[in-house]
Amino acid sequence: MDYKDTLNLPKTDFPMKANLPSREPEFLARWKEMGLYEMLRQEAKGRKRYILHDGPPYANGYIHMGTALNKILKDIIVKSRQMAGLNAVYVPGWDCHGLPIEHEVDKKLGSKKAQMDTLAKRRECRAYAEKFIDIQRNDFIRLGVLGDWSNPYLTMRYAYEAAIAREFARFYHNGSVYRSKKPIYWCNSCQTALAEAEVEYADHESPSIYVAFPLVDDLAAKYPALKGLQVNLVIWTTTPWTIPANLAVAAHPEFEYAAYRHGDKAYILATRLAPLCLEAFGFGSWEQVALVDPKDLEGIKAKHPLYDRVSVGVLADYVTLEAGTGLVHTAPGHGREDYETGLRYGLDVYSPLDDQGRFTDGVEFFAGQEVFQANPKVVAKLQEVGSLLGAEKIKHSYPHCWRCKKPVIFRATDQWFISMEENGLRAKSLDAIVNQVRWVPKWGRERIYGMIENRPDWCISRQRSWGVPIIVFKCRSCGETVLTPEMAEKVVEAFTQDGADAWFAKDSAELLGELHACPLCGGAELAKEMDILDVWFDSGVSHAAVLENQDRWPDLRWPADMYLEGSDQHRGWFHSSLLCAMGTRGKPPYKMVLTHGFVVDGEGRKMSKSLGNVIPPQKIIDRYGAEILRLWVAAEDYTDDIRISEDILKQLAEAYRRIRNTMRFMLGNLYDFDPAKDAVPREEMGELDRLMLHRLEELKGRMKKGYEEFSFHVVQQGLHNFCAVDLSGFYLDIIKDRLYTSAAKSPARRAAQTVLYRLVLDLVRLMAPILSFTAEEVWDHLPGAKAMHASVHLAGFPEARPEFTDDALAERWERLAAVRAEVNKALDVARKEKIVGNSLQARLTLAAPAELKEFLEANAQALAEITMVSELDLAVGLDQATLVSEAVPGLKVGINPVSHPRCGRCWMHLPSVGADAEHPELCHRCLEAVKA
RNA sequence: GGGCCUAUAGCUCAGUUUCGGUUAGAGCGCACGCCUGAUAAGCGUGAGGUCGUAAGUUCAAUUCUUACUAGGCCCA
Repeated sequence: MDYKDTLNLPKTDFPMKANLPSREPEFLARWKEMGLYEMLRQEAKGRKRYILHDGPPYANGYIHMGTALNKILKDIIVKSRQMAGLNAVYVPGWDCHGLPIEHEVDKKLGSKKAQMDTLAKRRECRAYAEKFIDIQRNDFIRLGVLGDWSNPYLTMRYAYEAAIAREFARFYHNGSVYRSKKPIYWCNSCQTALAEAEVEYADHESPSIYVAFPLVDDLAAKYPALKGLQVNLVIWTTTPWTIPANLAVAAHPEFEYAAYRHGDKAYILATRLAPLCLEAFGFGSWEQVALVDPKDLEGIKAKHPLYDRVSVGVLADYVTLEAGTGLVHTAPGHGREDYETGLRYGLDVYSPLDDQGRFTDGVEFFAGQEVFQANPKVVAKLQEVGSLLGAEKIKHSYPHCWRCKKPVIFRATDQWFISMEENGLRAKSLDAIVNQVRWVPKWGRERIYGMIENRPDWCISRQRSWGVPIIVFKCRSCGETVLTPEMAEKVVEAFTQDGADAWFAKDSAELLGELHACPLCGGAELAKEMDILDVWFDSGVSHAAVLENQDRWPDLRWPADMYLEGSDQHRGWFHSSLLCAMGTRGKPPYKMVLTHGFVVDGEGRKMSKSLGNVIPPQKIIDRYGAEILRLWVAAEDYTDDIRISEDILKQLAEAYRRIRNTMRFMLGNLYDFDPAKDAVPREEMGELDRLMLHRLEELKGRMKKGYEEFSFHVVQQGLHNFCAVDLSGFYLDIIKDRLYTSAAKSPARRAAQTVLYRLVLDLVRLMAPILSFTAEEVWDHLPGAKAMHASVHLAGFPEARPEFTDDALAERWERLAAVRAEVNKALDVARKEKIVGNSLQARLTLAAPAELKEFLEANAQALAEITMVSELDLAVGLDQATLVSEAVPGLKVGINPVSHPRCGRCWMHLPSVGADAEHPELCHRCLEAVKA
């Protein structure tokens, strides 16, 4: 007779195969339809809020692994905080203005761009951003990220644009904003400023000249060898036209310099480069007369070779010995580094050029000439005055305009700045970094501290179209820049109404109405400033535009609990947000900053097109499902760089299957279990069941702590380990006998089911923030679950049940587990020797010294249960031990075939088989079960 | 070139809260075997590490210091 039908075998609709790529969208549709995010807000009303403020991705292009990682990490945090009992709000956002979009739109428009006005172009940019917001939003939702997707924040929304203008006005009115010159890339032919991204490098032939700057100050006092010689500093440059703007000569503070005599003159250069240079100057012979300490050059006065003015000696550590003389021609109006040096030494940012790149009237010899044309003339003039030591041509990589392909120049123009010192912005920010913000990992503090400590004033103006204008006016009568608080409010109102487009659509009179008059001189003609704000200012004020906008997002508040972005944002959003908040509110916008590393390939190399190691998230979703991506995020230690590779994904898919199958098995054994009616109280359970309740408590604690500390890999590993080791490899394997063969309603089976139920109920909630789809699927199949909450995400984390822990029991079972491990080894030996196949075919004999023997006897039943043998003998001695244990001293294990017949139902070999005439194949246990 | 950071088995991570001490752990994968009542599942056993390299401090270093190498982010 076949007794299989009399067993309680697992039954479930929960499929073994997850089919994630096709099933995930079904859950997404369900969540959307039921309004899960809104339900969560409703559910959490009145709870303590947790605000993770989203850093806005740029609305340009498609998402990549980095953005996916960032969003999933945020989602895990938001979901786990919500389930931990907080009201975890998540309002996603996008950064919409800025050059990259304008650049793309320009490219798309091509020649049409010329006849488009600013407003038309801004419309194009807006449409472009909208398109990518939609694309990215769908991608983010597909990842399982839950948030206020129907009401995100966009930096180009009118209210946001108004907020940007308002925040600028705050800076302006507290005196932090000033106007000054700064060198930027400039295209003479397009007559426009260029951003870094608009510059292309190409080969270019430049003159290469050596120029002598005769010293005015006398060095002979310190260096007697120079007495009577006319001493010169020698520089090298490839842009002769910048010589008229020269204001200084820079030396490296640590290089070695010397003076070399040639005739009645001496030339100072770096000793390493001197022989080469002197040779090139055509000096037949020379003599090193003195080593010169570069520190003596600082502040020394030389005469400009062409003009009657001083060029001063300065020190700068960017000076190199790769080429030139070791002394660097410095024109603060024409070079980034020169500018920085000029700032340090208080030099003028001198840039005597007009918009077409022609020298202005004040420039003797060259006025009106375009700089590239002027090059040879400058060289000739230097030659004429005897300052030219050498001239040749050089081919090198040089920046060119992306549009007209002509070489560009560095030219100082008027720019708007926010001062780091005027209102103590730097000092306040540094203090906040140290005292008011928690940085995780903690080195984030050093990193941003160093950046804020050393950064120059913030250049906030851009000469572009797609952004929010700097809302100041210039009076045509008195020439002053004006903006009263009332005027600012008027403009902000206009922006709220029509967006920043208002600035471009209306003239100043329309914008200001009755306020249209210079508050200083009463002049009636005010001109709008046409520069726009740096996009970092846009996103930097999100704390004000979003967190303080409780009309639109009533659940938000200021400041945020957390900002979470990649570690590059120490210079980016963390940085700009801090400055924006400190400068206007005096407090940081976040309590905590969490950073993650970058996604790299299996070898730890960054992903790049040229390396060909880029894995798009979509590919992983299509192949494995977003769930595997989420598991990946949870499994990796994100504080460092995060690796991804085919191997890693396979491993995670494997881990996923293990977790899923474990849940499936448990669900399968709960098909006839009603927790309300069938649950068995702990006091009536056996030790093994109570042990599992104890271990579940331990795991719960560990997992909850992992979430609490944002250590998700601890959570993931804990869960996986528990499923694989404690459940699959131990408890579930052992209780199969009880579940399958006991009478369906027997207390023993119900006890096991009660434990299974508790396990699933707790585990499913603990895994929900990470395995959001699978947890929901499990929830669907868990008896009674849906009656409690429509979605697992509406449930909370399981409460701790301290009454379920039993340390004494756990400790005793540690010892039993050690014995079990030894039995398993012995069984394996016996299997290899073909003595037994599975453990049910074994008769287990354990021999041990007195104390251990006593322990074994006291726990004989448990031992038989967990070793899953048909027969257990506890002997004093054992002649032929299969295994002599090392791990458990004194223990000897014997494995022999059992002699009893095999029960046709439970497959155990027991003496009672055959006792009943009606069921001759059954043992006494099964007989009882069948008759029940 | 500068600042910050990382480097433990094939892979993902632990390594005893802040300062060194017995045979460095886990899971996965792999190999071998078992089961066929979780079955495109399940179970068991086993083999894998000179703790990036080199020096130093110390009675003793994966754990402290320095240099180097490789890699990452941000600058120049």
